[in-house]
Amino acid sequence: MDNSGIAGALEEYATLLELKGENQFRARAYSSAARTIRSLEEECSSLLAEGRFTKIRGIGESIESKIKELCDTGKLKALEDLRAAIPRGLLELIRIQGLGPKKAKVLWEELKVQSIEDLKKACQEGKVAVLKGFGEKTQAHFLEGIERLSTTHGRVLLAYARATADAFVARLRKIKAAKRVEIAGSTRRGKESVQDVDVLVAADHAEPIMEAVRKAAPEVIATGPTKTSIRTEDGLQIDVRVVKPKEFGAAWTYFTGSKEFNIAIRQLALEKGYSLNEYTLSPIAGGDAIPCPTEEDVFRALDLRWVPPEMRENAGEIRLAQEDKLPRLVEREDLRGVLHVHTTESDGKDTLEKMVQSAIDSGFEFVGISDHSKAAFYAHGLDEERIARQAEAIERLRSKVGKKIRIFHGVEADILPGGGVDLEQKTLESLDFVIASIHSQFTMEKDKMTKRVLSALEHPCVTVFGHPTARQILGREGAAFDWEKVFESAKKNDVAIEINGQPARLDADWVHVRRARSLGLKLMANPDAHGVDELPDYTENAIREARRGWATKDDLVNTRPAARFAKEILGLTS
DNA sequence: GCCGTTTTCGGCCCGACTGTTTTCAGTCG
Repeated sequence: MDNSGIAGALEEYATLLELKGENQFRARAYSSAARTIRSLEEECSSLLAEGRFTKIRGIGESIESKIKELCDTGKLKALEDLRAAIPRGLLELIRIQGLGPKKAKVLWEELKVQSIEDLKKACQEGKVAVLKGFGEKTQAHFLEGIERLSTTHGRVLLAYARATADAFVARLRKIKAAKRVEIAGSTRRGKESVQDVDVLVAADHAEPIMEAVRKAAPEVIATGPTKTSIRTEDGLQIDVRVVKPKEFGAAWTYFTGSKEFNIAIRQLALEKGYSLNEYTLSPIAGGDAIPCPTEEDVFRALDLRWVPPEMRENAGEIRLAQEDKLPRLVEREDLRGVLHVHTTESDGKDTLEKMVQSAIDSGFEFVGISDHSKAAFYAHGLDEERIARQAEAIERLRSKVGKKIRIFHGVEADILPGGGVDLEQKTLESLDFVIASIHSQFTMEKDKMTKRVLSALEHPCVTVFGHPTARQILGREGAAFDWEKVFESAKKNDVAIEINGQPARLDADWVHVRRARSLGLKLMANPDAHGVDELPDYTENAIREARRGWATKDDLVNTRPAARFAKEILGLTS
């Protein structure tokens, strides 16, 4: 069983323990172990084999043996016992906002509620409101929560949340009383999908801010003196908090999270004799609190370098911050060009000329055109003949744009189900680069899929492994293959791993970016843009995911100047 | 269940808000 499967099992185990009413700290231990596993760069099986698990914080004897059982057998007896004792539907139930494990347990015991359907019926019949500890409002909120869950599944893609959040923040900044307005939470950390947006405001008086937020919102979920939660017209929840300007740094750190990061730095603060909360850093021994108007103030007081939000997962970054060894994460400005760009020749919305102009406008020194290949018939993929014609068009455009940008001609070739790529060798050789991607038969069995990918990576013409898993965030699972073998082959065959910037792809994801960079593989951030409107934004998305994977400028090959990129990465002589 | 150079037992981050309560439990982040 792979890491994500193991993490999933431990997470479920933790939730079931909570639903059972077990010691919450015991449940938390499993949940935190699950998170640790999820962010591991290496597979559990190899850590187990080498006896390196004991060194990992938060995983002791008991959890290690459960991980071992999962690795060896793919099952967990303790989990199966719990599953048998607790209805599966209760796990669904606690996805409803305002309904946690305690209430779920009561609903189950008192009303025999075992599913969202059961709860809906019980609410409609008024049976929930009369329960001890429940009431009319709770019942109504449950019904609303059920409705929302069925429409949005509770999460949205980061890119979508960011767009809404940016617009909201821009409006708040116009309020005079607001000294500073910033996005916090998982949106700031760049998590791939988010549940809600956190916005933090620095102001001496909170009321005018709260009033303005309430007034402009189509729906107010909760509101108090310093915190208001609203829902926008498109269903996204935004939590707004107001703090004093001198508290802003502590608050921004706190509300950016992650939860695990917060717990860790609070612990660190305690060790240094401070108590850290969302407002201040105060000496435990008494005395005046340290004012923290900026995040740097907080980190400095804890003898830490400032940690970029994308890294705040308590996955080793705190130690690096203590030792002043944080990587300098890649920035958008470091990119000299991108490769993965489509045009109207296949399924793009804009012409070759427009896409190239967009790349020029983005300040790039080079751009690679890569339309789909013929196997992608749904996308009007190009066959050998059309690629030859496209080559002529690109040649004409080259002489037109001159030195403004260097245009590379490539293709996004399908990795066929049986392995290999779907164009003739001669055509592939004529191109400047080849991105090989999976676009069909995503659910192939792991061994077969590994073979399929390896055969593509071994193809002498392949330059980049495009959106490796072909996952769709909040949609479909990605292809399952043996990452270690794929990385090994990519290294041997000098193939770059793409970090694809489409909002629902972000593929390879940050976990595998971290692993790839620690193995010294070549990485490439690409927009996979199908229109001029997508090129800048999707490039940013790819960079953000790269940063979440701790990638530096040197880790991404498309930070090299055009001439060096052409020579070193594409193997072009002129 | 995990952790510990003050601890092998007794802690485990902590505050805002809601809805239900007669002072607080549950949920959330």
